Amino acid sequence: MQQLTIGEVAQRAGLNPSALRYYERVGLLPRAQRVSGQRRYSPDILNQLALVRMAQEAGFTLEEIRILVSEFPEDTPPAERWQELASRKLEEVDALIQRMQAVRQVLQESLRCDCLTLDACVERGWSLKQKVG
Amino acid sequence: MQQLTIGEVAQRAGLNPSALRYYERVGLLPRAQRVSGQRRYSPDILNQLALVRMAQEAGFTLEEIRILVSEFPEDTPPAERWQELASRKLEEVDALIQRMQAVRQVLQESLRCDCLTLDACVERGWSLKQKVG
DNA sequence: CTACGAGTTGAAGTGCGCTTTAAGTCAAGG
DNA sequence: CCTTGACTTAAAGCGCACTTCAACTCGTAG
Repeated sequence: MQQLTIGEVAQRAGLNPSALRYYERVGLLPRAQRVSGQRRYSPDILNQLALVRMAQEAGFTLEEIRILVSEFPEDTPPAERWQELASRKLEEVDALIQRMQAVRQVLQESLRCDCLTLDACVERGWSLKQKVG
Repeated sequence: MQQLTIGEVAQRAGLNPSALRYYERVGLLPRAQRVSGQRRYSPDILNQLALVRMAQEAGFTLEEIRILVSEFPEDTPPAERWQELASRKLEEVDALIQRMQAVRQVLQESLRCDCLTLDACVERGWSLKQKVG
């Protein structure tokens, strides 16, 4: 078999069929081919979905992912548009990683000293160094 | 001046007053002292809020933050409860950082080779290595 | 005394990412 | 035929993190 039904895709991707329909509705996935009204997917969809999930887990919204994976086609310049989007995203990801590492430090610090309150850690120099506004 | 009004706190923290009221409602912040009905905050609140924001930016829900910063007081053992919560969170943060770094790699790779589609990168070995279900 | 600005409350509204529901279609099997 | 099970749609619902709204209360300044 070459073409998968929505149920098969959903199961293999660990999603509900409703999520796949939703992705199609919002334009994250292109409109799937229909066979007597029912969606049929090529197995490639699983790669797409793995990527979507990974981006999602990294904090991208579906809209951002949509732009990243599908808003570049014959728009204007092909590679350039992609380059711009991807490198902008790269910066965002780096910033996020930095932020997470700061959090990691706070947590670790809160374990090392046995501060009972996070406030205590905060007061030991951990709050306003990270920007507040 | 020692005590801040909700508006002052909100402005300094870069939040809306409504967010502060909301935080109080859901128990993320303790009930603030009132002066003829109006909330008055000690400047310490700014540290609390900086911490909340940092945790939030790292992907914690308000409920998780609430537990982290306020559910340990005279519960049962003080330091122990904290230790458990914090070290569990530490693991989650580490996992998230890992995931983000994977995304970072995908993005970077997509810039290096000039693959026009993320699918191309995915097909070059980047999809199913990350778990799919 | 009145008007103003900043605060108060409870309740409803918003956007995201889905899920659930209701009502219907379709192909295959008994 | 008729049922079964997986699918279809549009529309409503849900949890989170707030925001907005309506109706109200304060303290202060003119």
